[in-house]
Amino acid sequence: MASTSQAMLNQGLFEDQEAHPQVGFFSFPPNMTFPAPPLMGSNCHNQSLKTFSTTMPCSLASDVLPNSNISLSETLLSSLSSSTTTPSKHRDHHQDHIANSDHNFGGPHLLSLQRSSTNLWALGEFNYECLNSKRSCGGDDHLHQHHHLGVSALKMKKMKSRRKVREPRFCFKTMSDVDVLDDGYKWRKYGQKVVKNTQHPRSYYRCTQDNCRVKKRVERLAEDPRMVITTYEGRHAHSPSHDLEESQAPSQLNNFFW
DNA sequence: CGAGTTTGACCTGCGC
DNA sequence: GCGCAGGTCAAACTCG
Repeated sequence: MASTSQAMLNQGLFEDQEAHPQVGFFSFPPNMTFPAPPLMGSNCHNQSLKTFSTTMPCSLASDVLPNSNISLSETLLSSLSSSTTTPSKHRDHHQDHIANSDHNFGGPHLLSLQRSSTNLWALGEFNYECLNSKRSCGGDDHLHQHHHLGVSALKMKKMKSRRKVREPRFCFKTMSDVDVLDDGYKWRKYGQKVVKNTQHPRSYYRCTQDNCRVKKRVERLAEDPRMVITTYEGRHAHSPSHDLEESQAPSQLNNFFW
């Protein structure tokens, strides 16, 4: 069981590494186990994802959030290879999944790996139509294929022109009073936006390091304002600022957390 | 005075 | 084409 899921996970990572050889996903410790991928329901969005969940040791969580003051037992990690150009409704679904995944997968200490097909624009748009069509959400792969094959040339052209290579995303859902978790990097806020149907604004941060284009998005969960959703986009081209101050020694964490 | 934050304007993509 | 919503910009502001 676990080995099957592991194989599927590795395949997912491999695909993205092909698409973004310069990006490189973080790798999981070899002792981590991967239970069977959960069924994500039958809607289109979920069909377009390869979704996995796994038991998340607290020690690993503390590695991911080295400087965090939050309760790690309440931390749920989620990896997204999503895109800022993902249709908003599907982005909401992403968030919904993150928001509800602890219900779906049995509580905290879970790591959920997701791969959105939007990042597969670099590979091809085989799932794009699924992502953008509510009607194609039948949950049947054959139907998806059929639907895709029926896309007009005009539509395909439009899809191609929209194709972009986006940085992968890495998303945390954390129970915390503080909005901005101390992850070791230095961030500058560049925007804030009130998102529809939420009382809490979403904040946008950029890494202050020169030549580092990593961004992060911080928002509170509408359903549970105690939960903070932090979404990282991109990969740091440098060590955390704390490391630079305290030690020049590279840590294994840096590779894990970008 | 420099670094960081705030906030309204602007840009872009998507659905209708 | 238009309106909506998310994301970004940049000037003004605040703080140490």
